[in-house]
Amino acid sequence: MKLEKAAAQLEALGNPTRLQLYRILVRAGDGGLAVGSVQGKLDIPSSTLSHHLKRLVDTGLVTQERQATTLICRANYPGMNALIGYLADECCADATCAPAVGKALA
Amino acid sequence: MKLEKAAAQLEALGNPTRLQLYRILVRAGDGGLAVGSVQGKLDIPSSTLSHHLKRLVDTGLVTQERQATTLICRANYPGMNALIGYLADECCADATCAPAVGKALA
DNA sequence: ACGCTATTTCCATATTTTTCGAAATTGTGT
DNA sequence: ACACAATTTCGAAAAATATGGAAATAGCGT
Repeated sequence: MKLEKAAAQLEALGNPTRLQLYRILVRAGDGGLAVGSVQGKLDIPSSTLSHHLKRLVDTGLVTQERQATTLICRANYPGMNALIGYLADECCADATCAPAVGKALA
Repeated sequence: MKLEKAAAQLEALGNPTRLQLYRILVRAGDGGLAVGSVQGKLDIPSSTLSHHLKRLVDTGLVTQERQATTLICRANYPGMNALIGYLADECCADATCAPAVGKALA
C-alpha cells in the first residue's frame, strides 16, 4: 500500500459522519444496506450523504451494487484489512507492539 | 475509544505530510527524534512542521519531551494500538476478518 | 411513454485546513 | 544580562472540505 492511498483512506474515515456511516455498513454485514436505509439511520440530506458515500467508495473502503432502483452499499473488508495492515506495519517498525499485532496480519 | 476521538486521530493521520511525519517517528524508535532532525528529513518550514506536529500530539499519537533546547518527539504506540483496535472492532463486527484480526488485539 | 422512487449532480456558501514568513518565546551557556 | 539555537505563535492568503436545496438522472412497473 502506498502512503498516498493510506492517507486518503485515513482521511476518508477521519470525519465523524463518514466514520459513523462506515460503522453502520459494517454492522449491516454481508447483506449491505441501501443508501436510503443509511439515510434513515443518519438523518442527513441525501445530497450530503451521497458526497460522503462517494468519498468512501472512491478510496476503496465501500462497494456498491445496484438492485433495481436501490443501491446496496457494503463495507469493503479487504480494503480495511489492507489499511489496518499498513498502520500495523508503520506502528510495528518498533518492537513495542510488534509481537501483538504482527501475528494478526501476517 | 469514542468515535469522535477515533475520527480525530484518523484525520490527523489522513494527511500525507503528517503520515510521513508519523512514519519517520516510528522508524526512529524509542529514542525519538528532535523536531529539528525531523525538519531536515521532511524539508518543510519549521512553522508548518510545528502545526502538523501539534495535531499529532493533540490527538494522542505523538508525545514530546524536552531535552535542553531541543524537543524530542516519539510515536505513541499505545495510542496507535488503541486506534487499530477500534478499527479492527468496527471491521470485524462481521465474520469475514474477525478470526484474523480478533486474535491480535484481544 | 409515463409516473414513481431512489440516487446523484449542480451550484453556492460557510467553515476548516494548509501553508509559511515574520516575530515572539523558551531554554542554555557564558 | 546577553547571545545564541530551537521551537512556537501570530497573522494572513490560498485551497480544500462540508453542507444542503434544487434540478437532473436512472431504473422499474404499468
